[in-house]
Amino acid sequence: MAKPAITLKTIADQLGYSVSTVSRVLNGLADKYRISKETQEAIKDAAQRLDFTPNPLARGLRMNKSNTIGLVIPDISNPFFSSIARNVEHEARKHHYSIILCDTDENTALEIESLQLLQNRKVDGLIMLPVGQTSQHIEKVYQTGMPMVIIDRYFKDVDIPYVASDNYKGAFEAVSYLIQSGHTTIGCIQGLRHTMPNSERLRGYIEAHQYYNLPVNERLIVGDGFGEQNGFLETKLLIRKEKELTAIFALSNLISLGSIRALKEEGLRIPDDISIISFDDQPYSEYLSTPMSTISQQNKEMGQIAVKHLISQIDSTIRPSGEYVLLSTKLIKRSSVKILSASKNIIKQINRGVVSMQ
Amino acid sequence: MAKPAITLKTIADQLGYSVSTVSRVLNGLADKYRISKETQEAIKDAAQRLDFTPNPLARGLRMNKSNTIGLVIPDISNPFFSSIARNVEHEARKHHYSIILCDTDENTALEIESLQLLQNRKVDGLIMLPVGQTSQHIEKVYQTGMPMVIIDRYFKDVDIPYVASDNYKGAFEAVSYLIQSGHTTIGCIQGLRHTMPNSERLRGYIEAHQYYNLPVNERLIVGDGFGEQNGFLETKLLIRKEKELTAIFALSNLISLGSIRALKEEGLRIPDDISIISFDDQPYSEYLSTPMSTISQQNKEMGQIAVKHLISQIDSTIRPSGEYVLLSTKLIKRSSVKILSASKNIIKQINRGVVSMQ
DNA sequence: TCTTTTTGAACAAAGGTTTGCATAGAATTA
DNA sequence: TAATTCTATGCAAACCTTTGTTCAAAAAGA
Repeated sequence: MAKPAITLKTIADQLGYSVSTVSRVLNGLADKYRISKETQEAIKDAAQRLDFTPNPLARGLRMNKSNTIGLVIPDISNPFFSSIARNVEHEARKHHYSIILCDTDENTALEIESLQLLQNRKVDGLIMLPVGQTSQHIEKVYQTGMPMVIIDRYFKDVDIPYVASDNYKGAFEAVSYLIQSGHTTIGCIQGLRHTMPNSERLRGYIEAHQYYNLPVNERLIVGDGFGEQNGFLETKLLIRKEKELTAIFALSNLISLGSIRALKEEGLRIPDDISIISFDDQPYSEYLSTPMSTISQQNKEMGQIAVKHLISQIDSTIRPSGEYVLLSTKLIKRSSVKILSASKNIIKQINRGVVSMQ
Repeated sequence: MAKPAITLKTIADQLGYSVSTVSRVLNGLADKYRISKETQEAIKDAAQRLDFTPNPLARGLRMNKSNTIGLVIPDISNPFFSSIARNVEHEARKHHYSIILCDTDENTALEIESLQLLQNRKVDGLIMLPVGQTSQHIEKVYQTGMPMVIIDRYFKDVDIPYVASDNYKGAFEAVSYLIQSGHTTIGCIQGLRHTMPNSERLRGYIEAHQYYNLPVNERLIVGDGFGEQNGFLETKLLIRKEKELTAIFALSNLISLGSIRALKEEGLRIPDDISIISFDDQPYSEYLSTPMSTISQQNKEMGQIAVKHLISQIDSTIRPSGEYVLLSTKLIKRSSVKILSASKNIIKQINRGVVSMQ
């Protein structure tokens, strides 16, 4: 059933040349080794005819290169991640790399295991979407010389190239929009604390308040996880405890889904009773019970840029330093934010220059 | 920077044994080759101390096995597929296989390319979620002896093991529910025609009509694609042309999203003006403008079963025949289907046995 | 003491590539 | 004609494992 594989030797024997000559022709080194035109033709023909493809295992063994990229992702079933994965795969394929997929289930232990696995498998590089709370295990791998780029949850003070959204600006814009719409008591439901995207979004939240001379109420900043459950729980608690609350800033798409569920259970309407704005735009965002205003990220570009950067890293001998790209976000206004009448005052104040522009 | 890799030779040299002895000990063949206890201990210790892991490329080359499974998927950013992918990855990892991911972009040409690629890469087996319109290229690969299992879009008269939902029953149940709710003019927006899931769902649609002695109106069966755009367009056309229409059966999650958009644009409310029920339950289904009634599939199980089956295929020498599993679906009733008053008649008729039970 | 068996391990080939070096014959130069 | 330079290719090692076979030394048997 299993036919004998077509190898260089098959061609060499059939044509009466040596394996090395065949290899050279097929690798475009014919001229360098001045192999005659006729020989070249004959070999190329035979290769085509026999449908020869080099054995990647043998080649990898010899060249110490597998043409393979490890993609480590916290949860491929989260649409934010899967759309990145999709573009990573397409871009990698363009450059003749294949993707080995590891889903870490938002679990650092599994992430460590995956890193180990991929190193053993001799991938040429790693695209990491880390869980994000600790980075030592990742740094350790990077320091062995493994080319790497991090997407989304990068780390402070860790000099590994990354590409992410400008989470600070995105959050600043979202919260500014809320404030300009007249909201002054805005709940912030965080994702995983001590991850950079979260910290930066939080900073955006805080600085937007300061920019508009609004006090920051610590009690409004809650939660610790990007998942739906966290959004649900924290929303329930918030609306019970904070009677003044008029708006929620959800730091991920899943969190906002949880919020919606909680608000519905409590019989609160969006945006009439509570306004909501969320990070991450999703295909379904506009179809939700109330079409959701969101901060959309360029995840297609993230994947592409990451792959391009990784490959240039693989092909180069010098280690990059301080290389990163921050992609801009976009505020998508739909109907989940209510314009409160009070907003007019604030807008007026801005126009009059009462609220300082820093 | 790149440290010399730890190989069998490293250990052999350090201990003064030969490479073959080291290999045997580390592969548990020590007793078979009666290698002394002390030698075994020494070698195992050294391996541990040096953190040795066998080079998978060399091993793969020698053994003709890569411990790698190719996963071919039409669109990883579609949540239906990505949740399957996730479970495939987890299950494969349990069995020490890694996943090489290929996203075919719902494009048969890319699917052919992917198959080629994965064969070249010497994967040990293939889990296919085919585009589904043609199968020759897949059969050809299967006939080379490549272990394979198909998920979701399997083929009629093609003897490759598959796991899928019982699409017929699911559709039958969905449409029955609509009919029992009093709907008699039900649009059916199809996915990709001539794919099995589509044909089976369509059959369910038709037979449910027959079961309730309702005529099947060909004009109500429209569309050709699992995407959002198809749902949008066909819904627009349907509501213009079919004034009697009271319900839509959408054959995929994306189609239903498109339908929602179209209905909204036309100012029609769900379910007051038009009821809708959709194949594929999604995490966001219950958060939609009108929480959607759906037919949910067991996609977690699909992934697991597929991997288990594939691995048993890899480990066995005999070719499977006629092996497949059909997973049951579940009707999830939310609020996108309106109970029409007329329904009482039908239900009464059923109770009275006027509508035959086949 | 000499032969046979057992023990414990080494040798070498194979799997398919790539690549530095060597070489036989032809062409050129002196 | 002898020495030199090209031309067109082959040889063999290396990458790291696995595995069938061989073999020396020790132990056992006669």
